[in-house]
This record gives sequence, C-alpha cells and structure tokens, in this order.
Amino acid sequence: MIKQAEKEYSPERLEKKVQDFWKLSRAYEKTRDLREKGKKYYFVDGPPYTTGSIHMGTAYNKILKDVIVRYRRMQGLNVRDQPGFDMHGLPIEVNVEKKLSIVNKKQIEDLVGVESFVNSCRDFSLDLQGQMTDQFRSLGVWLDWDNPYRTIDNRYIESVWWTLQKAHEKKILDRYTSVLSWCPRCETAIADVEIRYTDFEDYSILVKFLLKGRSGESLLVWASMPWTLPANMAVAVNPEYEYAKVEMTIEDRKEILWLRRDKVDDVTSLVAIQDFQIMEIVKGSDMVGWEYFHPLASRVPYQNELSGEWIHKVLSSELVEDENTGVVHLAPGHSREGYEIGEAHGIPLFCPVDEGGYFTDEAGQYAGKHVRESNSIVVEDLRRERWLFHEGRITRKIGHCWRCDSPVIHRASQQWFLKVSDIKERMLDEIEDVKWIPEWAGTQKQKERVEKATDWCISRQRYWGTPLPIWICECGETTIIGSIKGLSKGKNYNKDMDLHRPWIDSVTFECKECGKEMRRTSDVLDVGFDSGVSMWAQLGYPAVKKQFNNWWPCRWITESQEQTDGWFYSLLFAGIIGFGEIPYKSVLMHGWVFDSEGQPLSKSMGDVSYPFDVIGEYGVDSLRFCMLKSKPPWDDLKFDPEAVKEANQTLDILWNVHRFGTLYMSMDRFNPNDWSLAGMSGNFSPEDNWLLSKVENLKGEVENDLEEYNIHTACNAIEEFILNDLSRWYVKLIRNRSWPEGDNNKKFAAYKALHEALLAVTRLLAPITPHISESMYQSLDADLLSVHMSDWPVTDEALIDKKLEERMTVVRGIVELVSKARQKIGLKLRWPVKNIVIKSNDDETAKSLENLKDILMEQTNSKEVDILWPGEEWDGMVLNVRPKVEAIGRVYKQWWSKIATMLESRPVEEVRKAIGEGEYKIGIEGQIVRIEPDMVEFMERLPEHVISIGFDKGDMYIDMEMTPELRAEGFAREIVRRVQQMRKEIDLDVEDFIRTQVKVRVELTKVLEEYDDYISGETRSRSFEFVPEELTEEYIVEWNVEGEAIGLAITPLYMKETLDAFIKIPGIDEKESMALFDSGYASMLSLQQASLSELMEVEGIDELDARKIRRYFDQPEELRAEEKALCPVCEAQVEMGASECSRCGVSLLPEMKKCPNCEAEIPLDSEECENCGSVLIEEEVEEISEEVKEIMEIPGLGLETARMLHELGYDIDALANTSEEELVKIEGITVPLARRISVYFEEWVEELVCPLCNAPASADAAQCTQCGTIFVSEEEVETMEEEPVPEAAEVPEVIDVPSFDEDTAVAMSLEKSHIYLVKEERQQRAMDMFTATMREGRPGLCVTRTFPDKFRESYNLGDTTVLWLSNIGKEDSIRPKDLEKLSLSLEKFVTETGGVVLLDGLEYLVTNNNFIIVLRLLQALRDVVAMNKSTMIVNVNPATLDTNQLNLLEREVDSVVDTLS
RNA sequence: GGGCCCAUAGCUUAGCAUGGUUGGAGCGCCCGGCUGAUAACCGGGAGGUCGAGAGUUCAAAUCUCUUUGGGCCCA
Repeated sequence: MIKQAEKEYSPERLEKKVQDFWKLSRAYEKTRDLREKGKKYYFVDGPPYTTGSIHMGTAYNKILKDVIVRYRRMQGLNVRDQPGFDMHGLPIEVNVEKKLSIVNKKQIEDLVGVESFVNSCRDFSLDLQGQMTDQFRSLGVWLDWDNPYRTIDNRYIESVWWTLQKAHEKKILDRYTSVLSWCPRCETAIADVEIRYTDFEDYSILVKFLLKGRSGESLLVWASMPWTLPANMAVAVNPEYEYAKVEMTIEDRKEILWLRRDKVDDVTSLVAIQDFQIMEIVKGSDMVGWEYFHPLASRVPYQNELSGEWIHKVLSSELVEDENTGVVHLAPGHSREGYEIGEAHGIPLFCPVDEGGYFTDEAGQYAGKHVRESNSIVVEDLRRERWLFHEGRITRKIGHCWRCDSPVIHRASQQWFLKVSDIKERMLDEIEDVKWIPEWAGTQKQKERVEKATDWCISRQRYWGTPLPIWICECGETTIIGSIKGLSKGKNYNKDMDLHRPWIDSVTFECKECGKEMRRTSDVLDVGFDSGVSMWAQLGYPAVKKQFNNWWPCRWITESQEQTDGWFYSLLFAGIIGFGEIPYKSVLMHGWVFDSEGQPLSKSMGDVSYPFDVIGEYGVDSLRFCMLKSKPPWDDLKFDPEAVKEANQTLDILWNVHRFGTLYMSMDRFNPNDWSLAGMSGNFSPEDNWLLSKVENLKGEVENDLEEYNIHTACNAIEEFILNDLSRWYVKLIRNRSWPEGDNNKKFAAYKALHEALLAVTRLLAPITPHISESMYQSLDADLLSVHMSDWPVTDEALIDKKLEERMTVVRGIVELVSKARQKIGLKLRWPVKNIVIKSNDDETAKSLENLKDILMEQTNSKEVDILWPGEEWDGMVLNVRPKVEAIGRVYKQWWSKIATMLESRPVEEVRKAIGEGEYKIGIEGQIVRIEPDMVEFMERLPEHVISIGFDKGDMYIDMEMTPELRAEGFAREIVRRVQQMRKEIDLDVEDFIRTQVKVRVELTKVLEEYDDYISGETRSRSFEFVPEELTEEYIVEWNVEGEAIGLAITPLYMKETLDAFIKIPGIDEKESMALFDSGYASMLSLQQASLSELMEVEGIDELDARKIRRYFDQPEELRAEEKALCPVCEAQVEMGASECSRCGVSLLPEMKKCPNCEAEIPLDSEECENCGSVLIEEEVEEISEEVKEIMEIPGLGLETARMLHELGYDIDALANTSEEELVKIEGITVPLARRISVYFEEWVEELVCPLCNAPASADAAQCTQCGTIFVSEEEVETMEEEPVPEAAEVPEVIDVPSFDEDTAVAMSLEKSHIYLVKEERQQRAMDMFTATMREGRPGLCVTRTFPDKFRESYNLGDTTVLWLSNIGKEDSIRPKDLEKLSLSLEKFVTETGGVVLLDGLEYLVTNNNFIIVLRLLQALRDVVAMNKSTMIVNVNPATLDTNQLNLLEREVDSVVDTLS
C-alpha cells in the first residue's frame, strides 16, 4: 500500500524517525546479514584519534566511507566494516594531566602513580570513544559501531608486538643515539607530525670565534638559540662562497673578522663601525681546517677536554645557506644538521641537556639551568668576555609541541628505530600495485614520501601507549616478545593482565646468555605505529587465523591527504614488515574541509568546529548531499552553510515530487505491484516512456561515476534528474492525468512510471542520503524492510529510447520559447492561444513535434498546433497589395490617389487573381479603370495577433488572437485558479468537496456557462451556480480579473471523512458513497440507522448496494473493525494481536519487566506482580509526586520516563496538548511510545473534556483547570440562564448605544487603557468607534481579514496601517494561525504609540486556532493595552460563538457594546 | 628550499583526460510568471579579459612553460 508522505520535508523529524526505525527494526544488522554470502569486501576504517568531538573533516571522512560501504553492499558484496579508534598517546595524557593538575612526568610517578594515571587515561579515552560513536551514528553512518577495534585492547597490542618481533627478525628494528625533536615539558622524543610551527622571536647573535695561529683574527659566527653554544663543536662554511678578511674599527679598536664577502655591508651596518677595509678574499674551501678557541671554554670545562681531528675547526658544508655571515655554529647534540655534519666528521656527540631541558653537570657553569633561561645568560657571558659582536632578534617559525604547546628543542638520545633503508625499494615497488584515486596520490605523493623517508623513531618516553615488547639484560642481550603466549613465560605474568604500563613493567625474563634478570625497556610506542597494524590487528591476527584467511587483504581505504605521511605510510611500512607486501588494494585519498573563510579546521583537541549546528537546521542528508556533490572527493572542500541550504532545497523538491506522487497514488489506492512495466506499456504516454528512459540512463551514469569515485558527478546527475526531468517537466506533464476524476488506465500509467522513477531515485540516493531515501522507500511500498537492503539498480537497456529523449528535448525547447513569447507580450499561460504553427528545417524536428504534439498543445495551452515539414510554407501569411503610385499616375493622372485607396480596400485574393489573368478592373466615377500588372505589387506580412519566432531548427508563428471563446475559456481557468486559492486558504483537504457560487457580469455569465462542468470538475464542486445577486456561500472573495469584477463564494462540505468511512463498507466505493452523502447521510451513524428501503430510495444505490450496507451494520461490531493494524515502527500492516511485526520483527507486545520477587514477566506499568502478587512500588512511592503519577497513568509509561517528562516541564495536561510529532522529538520518547501516549489521550479526551477548550478534565471537577470554565450539570442550566455570568464583580459595564452618529462618537470618546468588545454582525460600529478615536489625533492600527486596500477605501482610513489576516504571504499580512506574529505586531504598536487598535474578525482567529488560545491572546493584550494607556476595540459576531465562550470573552474586556440586543 | 593539488560571474562551481558553434549551472540581485507538489515552483535580465604572462595551433578555459595567490606534505 502506498503511504501518503508527510506534507513537509522536515529533516529533523524525518531523520529521527528513520534512525529510530533502523534501531528498532535492526535494519543495519539485517542488511549486513543479508550480504553474508556475498563476495567478501574488506574495508578498513582508518581509526580517528579519540578527541571526543568530530569536526567537519572527520564527518566528511566517515560520510565518504559510508557512501562506498552502502554502495558496495547494494552491489551484493559482503563488506567488513569494523570502525576503529586510535586511543593511545600524548594527547590523552596531556588532557588527563590537565584534569589532574599535573605539570610534569615526575608528578605522574610520585604524586599520582603510573597505575592510577594509566587508568585515568583509559577511562578518558573510552569516554571520548563513546562520545564520538554517538556523533558518527547521528551522521547516519552505518558501520559496526557495537564492535569497534581499539588500539588499547590487549588483542590489538598483541598484534603490534607480533609486528615488532617480525621487524626484529628482519633486522629492521634497531636502537641508536640520534638527535630528535624533543618536548622538554612532556619529556619525550616527539615525531615531526606532533610538532606545530608557529612564529617565535628568537635571538640572532654574531659571535667572534678567535682563530688559533692567525694573530687577532676571528671568525664572525652566526647563531640563533644562544643556549646551544656551550655544546658548539665546530663551525661550518660553504665551500663555494667567498669569504673576506675585514679590518674594522669599532670604538677606536681594530677587529679583524672573517665573514662572507657578500655580507660585509650588511654586517658593518649593524654596529657603529668607524671604518672597515677588506684585506683578503678566500674561498670557503680554503678555510677548512682552521682552528678556533671555543668562546665559552672557560665556563664549560668539557670543551677543554675534547680532542679529535675536527674539534673546534672550520668544516665545509653545502648546507650553509646564503644568510647572515656564512659562518655557522655547529652543535651536533642540538640540531639535526649539526648532527649529520658532525657524524660525517667523527665529532663526538655532546649534549649536556637532560630530558626536562636542564643543563647537566657536563655544561659546567650552566649546570642545572633550563635551556630557555640560559639564552640570556650565555649572551651576557659572551658580552662580558667581549666575544659578542652583535645581539639581534629574528622572528621565525619554531616548532611547538602540538599537544602542550611548549617550544621544542633538539636533543640527542638513545631511541628505538625502524630502519627504512633496507625496505625502501620494496615499499616503492608495492606502491605501484595499488590503485590510487586520484592516481597522483600514489605515483607522486606517496612515492615522494617514501623516497624521502628516514628511519622511524618509534620509542616514546611516556606511559599511555603500547609498551615496547623489548626486554633487555644488563649484559646487552635483548629479546622481543611477539605474543601474550610469549609473555606468559615471564615472571610475574598474570593471566588476563592488562598489557599496559605499569603492570607490564613488572614482568621479567631470565637472560638466556647470563641468567640475570631482563627488564622491559620503559619506552612506549609511537602512536603512529599503532594504527599501522590495524589491517591484521582488527582480525585478531596472529592469535586467530581464521578471520585473517577470510578477509585479507584490504580492498579499499579512504583517508585525507595528510595520511600520505600518516596512515597510508604506516600501513605500508608495517605491511612490509609483517607480510612483505602493501596491505591494501586501493586508496581514495580525500581532501580537507575548510571553513567558509577558507581556514583549515584545527586538528588539536578542544578546538573544533561542529557539524551539528548545520544538521539541526537542514538535516544530515542535506549536509551529506552538499559535501558529496560540491567537489570531487580528492579536492579540498570549502564548507559553506549556504550550500547546505541549497542541498536541502533539492531534497525538498524531491520530497515534494514524492509527496505529489504518494498523495494521488494513495488516494486512488494504486498498488504498484499490481502492474508490471510490460503490462502497463500499452497505457504509457510518450512522456512516461521518456521518463523511464531517463531513469535507466541515470542508473548507468551514477554507477559509472561511483565506480570511479566521482561521487560529485553522481550526485550532480541525480540532482539534475530530480530537478530538471522529474520536477520541472514530468510532474508538469502528468498533472492533468493525476486528478481524481482522471481516466484510470492513463492515470495509473503515469503513477507506474513515477513510482518506478521514485523507487530508482531512492536506491541511487540510498548511499548518499540514507534517511530521506529510506523514508521515501517505506512509503513507496517496496518489498524489502529497508532501501539499504535492495540491490543496486541495473540499467535495463530495453527501456532506453534515445530518439524519444532527443525529441522531448526539441519539444521542451519549443515550449520554453512559447512561454518566453507569452511573457514578452504579457499573455498568461492560463489564456489559451488560438494556433501555433511550427515550420521546421529538418524532418527529424518535424517528426519530433508531430510525435509529441499533444504535449506541445497542452504545455503551450494552444488550441491548435500545426507542424510544417521542410519545404512547406505557412499559408497564414496575409497578402497585401501595394499600388505602384508612379505607374498608376502616369496613366490615370489625378485619380491615382483614389485608385490606390480602392485597390487597398479590395480583397487581395480577388486582385491578385485578376492581375494574374492580365488585368484588374475597378470602376471609378462611372469609368472602368484597368490596373495592369506593373501597377501593383503583392507583399506578404504577418497577420495581426501573430508573432513569429525563429529558433535553431526553424520558425514558429503564434496566433494570439483573443476570440470571445478563448476569452471565456481564459476566464474559466481564472475562476478555477481563484477557487483553488480559496480552497487552500480555508485549508481544505485536496479530496474534499465544496459548493460554489460565481457572480459576474451578465454578459460574461452567458459565455462562462459553457464551462460550468469544467469549473465544477476542477474545483470539486458538488454544486455550482452563477448567481445574479448576493453570494450566500460561506467564504466570499471579490476578485478583479483582467478588469472584470468576479465574486466567488464557496462552502466546504467536509465530506472526506464520511466518504472514507463509507468506502470501508465492503462493496461500496466512491460513487455510491457520494450518492449517499448527497442524499443526506452525513455520518456512519445516520447510515446505520437507515432501513433497507430507505437506502434503496437513494438515487444511485441499488438494492444490492443497500443490502451490502445493511449486512455490514448487522454484523457484530468487532467484525466490522479493521482486521489490520499498523506496526508502530515500520508501518507495515500487521494482524491484530500479533506479537511481533512480520516485516521488521519488532515486538508489538507491551514492554515487559521482570518481577524482582519471582522473576515473572509482567507489563512494564503494572504495580503488582500478577504471578506472586508482590507490590512492586517500594519506598520510592512516597517520592513520586502527584504529577508524575498522573503521567504514569498512561499505559506503557514507566516511572523513569514519567519522571523525565516531569522534569522537562510536562504535566498530564501539557502532554495531552503535545502532538505526536512533538513527543517524538523529546529525547527518550520512541515512536511507538509517542503513539501510545497520543492514543491514550485521544481515548481519554472523548470521555472527559471541557466543553469549551477541549482540555481533559476529571469527572468530578467543578471547573476546567485550563480555561476556568465552570462545569454545570443539566439541572443547573436553568439557574445559569438567569445569571449567565458566574462572577458578577468582573462583569463589564454594558454600554447601550443604539445609534451611533458622528456627534455621539465625538461625545463618547473612548477611554484609555480600555478594551471594548463590540458585538455586531459586521464591523460597522467598531469602525465608527475606531475612526472617531483616530479623529482625536490618536494613531490607529487595524487588524482585519478584509483586503487592506479595500478596507482603507471603505472606511476612508487614508494611510492607516492595516494588518491583513490572510494566508497569502504578503508583507503586511499575518497568517491567522500565526498568533505570535499578530501579538508581537500589536504589542509593538501599542508600546510605541499608545494608540487605538481595532481587532476585526475575532471569530476568524477562533476558527483558525481554538477559542482558548485566542482568549489567552486577548488576556495578554489586555495587560499591554492597560500599561501603555492604549485602547483596543474587538468586534465579534456573537452568532459565531456559544454563550459560554461569549461570557468568557466579556470577562476579559472592560466594556461591551452590544448592537444586537 | 622540494613534491603534489587548487584557481572560471559578488559567492559556490560544471566544462579541461580527447583543443572547435555564443563558457554552462546554483545561490544572491532586479523583473515577470505559475499554482490541487504550494511557506513550494518556473522564466527572463544584469553579472566572466576562465588568477597573470608567454608559447604551440587555423583555433586555447582546455596542451606547454613561466609567474602570482591558496592548500597539503616533506625539508
């Protein structure tokens, strides 16, 4: 059964509903299981770091994965989709440190203890994992969230260990001393990826290094970071540069300095130099070997103890750059370049700095000082010793620890490395075996990364990480443990022990070599390596082999471009170690997401941009569609919330088409499964075949795109189809066919085609926008539980008709041209044109037009379309005769002008015929005048009313002559359109019927009468009449159409509900129902009471029908009830009383709980166990407030939910007034629960309800808790009538003003801070009061449902502001339902001006809302009016309200003016 | 400093692999229309030295080189 889609596309509601549906029906699990037998497809999720909240980039990443995973599943593949989380490492540690207020490692060990610290880290990371999982789920991402792999699990760690053991076996694992980036705060080596470069002001000093054996000459050495000078071991010059010996005079002293020749000017300008002179020039290479005195040697004794070939000497290095003096200080212990140069020259590594960044004893006088504070000390020392030539500052990028933001230093330390040199070639080869998308991601980027790779330092001196499985003996023996089994052989091993520090540190082994105790190296592993093993770690390899054999290797991964250096690389590296091969077959490298300003989204913790604010507004699907369609995945994406809005609009349109389709399909009870495409083919119109052809094309196109990961073009193709083909063309073409009265065969053909197209779109969109697709799929009555279980749609070539598509394109082009022409001359589409003639230049175009002529006529609204084939000419051209004046003049002299005039007035054809035969004779003043052929010429021209338009394939003539018949038809259409507008304004159901009256000029009535069938059919009018005098139907509007005054009046019949009920009687369909209704049976009750003979008297009901009706009512009521109910989760029809839904498997039984006493299953809401009789509500009972108890009265609502609702501010009354949709929005309220609640109230309300405001009331209440109405029993009514108003004190004075002319108006000026209620049929009295008050000079404001201009004119209001109560969304109009806007507008006026307000048409507000709400509005306004010394006049037609309501109204006002009494 | 990617209307972008009518869209702006999908929808208009410069070619948004700006990565 096709289900009517909701009227509006509300993403928030829809997505929640769909996600609930997925959850309750276990749609994800079932989809996965469905493909269990399919070909295996191993996808691996690159584990995001657990930062706790996701940003746009993370969202984009997961969305891409979700698209491909869903797509592959639809292709039938059995996809492994375990998500992962990267949960070790410094970021977590740093955050835990912050939480515990710890500042360094010492405090972790001494204050907190490693055990407690690591436990905190685990808890913290698990918490973050949970948060992120929720966020990913809310994006609609279907991965196996219940079973993620985590880098912190023992099994995972074991796989890492195995890999490291492999590395050891392959001699890739090594330990040596190296200079690395080091964070002195975190006291660990850090990787380059953990460093963030930011501007930093640093020293830039020039220091004199006195040369040995060159009297008085010094090298002028440049250094930043003065603290590195104590560890200076040599200086470097560039061998290619020229260096100058410069003699400078400074403060009357002479200095002889060596520096780069080109820099002499720069340097001499730095200090106050009196004079300088270049003495000598040498090449850098000539300086090599020169020896100098270390300027701090006296403070750093170690400098004097050194010996070696290159100590304190000049070296040559190409690395010396064209900056500063060209003489660079080298401290191999403090810089990577220095280390490399030093190593090449055999210079010992001197690094007198400890892990915390403090100088060691080796640093002599500087020992104990932090390097950062030493900068100024060193500079001062140099200055004192006169070695400082210049002290400056430069701003440059300095590395900062990404996690804690401390400046990074370089420091020599012993670390564990994975050596890259031996496997580099293998890695490069393996890159070739992978399909990279885009190709350059592999062949360019990844290759470059590997080519430049250096050894990988994998050790970290921290706590929260995979412990390195390396045990070392003091004798030097080293062993690598590769499994838990291996570990279990150690001392202090416990089964099931956590493999993290500190527990692992207590496990020791006996050294095989010397028998001593081997202890684990205290380091942990670089987190970058953790995720590198995810491809086999998530399969439990090597501990479990089966999974591995099933799935290996990974078919596809996708991550952002930065993973070239990260995960892509670590996977490759680890893969080569573990298996000698790259572990993935194809890679989609995706781009970055930037914010709308183009700034990259920050990666660090706590500084993220949420995608969820956009989602709240436009929904997840819009976000997904927007991201996926705007760029190829490998490009960077600039995220713009506006673009999400646009995507939302497309989905909105799709929804509208869907809504359109399902609305009519369900109305007509169209069952798509009753019709096959082939079976329907005879009924298809050309546009149906066209649509089907388009759909098949689209399928192929989208598949091709997705195969190439051109997700953006796939999205664009779908979007184009939805907007252009489906919405803007197809729906337009089938509109007429889909009307309720339409021919069923033709109509159903359109439904079938549309259904087919919509179903295809839901499938094509399923991977991209999973929610809306699901929702559409559900209402399209498709066979599977979920759209995501369906197979990927395959193109049916047989349905493709390229020729038809081309022809349709031609026709569309023509229709558009005609529309343009109409627009140009201002002829609306509603007004038909007489004729369109299209002359085409080629056969194909003519054929196209001939073929699709019906479409052409309908869409251009033309009465006739003529197609001319190539060579044919249009005969509609008007021939003109043009007298040749000179020729006539030559013969007939002064008569020429008369002759010419006569010629022009004769029928052209007659003239031409005669001329063709030789001559044409006319009589002038009794003489025959002969017109010779040379005296005239004939010319063709367009007749009047005809315009001609050229197009690329021919010419077109449009005859726009407006004949009386066409004019009448135009008016008929105008009337139809106006009535439709009015139907809409009174919110009438599409299917419902009305009575219609039309009042027009008599002349027009005559021509229009011909169209009464048309008009009443189109407007679903059960009666239709032209009235000469007054319009009497309920809703009356005066229109001005093309200068004609047209009065329209309609009365809604509200038949739909009744007809729907009648139709449920077996054998009774719409026709019979209508007949019954028309003869006065307006409800099931009245029908039930009718006798057989009475029924038979009804016109259109035969005996058989009557008997069917009687039989229906004569059976017991239970049997009459519908046999089917709807599943609350998937809305499938289920048998009454079924225990679970056969479609989605959800339990339909009331929620059960276990009796704590006997463990029997009892309904969730029962207070007493049916089995053992124990009372279940214990001490808590006292604590439950009355309000909560009331809520718990609702069956199925447990204590917890009731409490939750109560805390949210709901009491029983509020719940009764909360719609099901709103209920679902409350967190914790599921769809079925919401349904249960609203069903409860529906039943409840029928029993006890305030007659006035419909609020629920208890049986014994004396007064309504909501509106205060006093309930009276029948006996009391009589007394009531004598004393109609309960509280006399509040009764306003009733002013008796029988007549009200201008004089009295002035005399009776209205009081300030006063509200007047005027009881009258029209607004006359109220208006008089209002205008009189305005004449006193007070500003006025009117609220009315009359059209403002008309209203102003009627009452001579000038430019007084008139707010129009109307559903037409104009600027100064207020929708009658939008009381908030109304109240705001009035408040604004009153507070700003204190003027007088007329509220006309209170009853209109009441019909559009309900009485009590309007009453509340009035109460609120009363206070505002009082406070601002304003005045308000409210008029109401008492006939529209009942006595009680009137009483209540009168109580709210200060005075009542009753014109009727 | 090196590698790679990106640049088209005010904004977001298609087209570029394979050069060829007048460079397409959407949003926004202005003007109009439609109306039983309707707080939707449709049409028209204005708005582009296709980042800049050079080259190849009969012909360049498209191919080549140089250059500028932005991004990612590596030093």
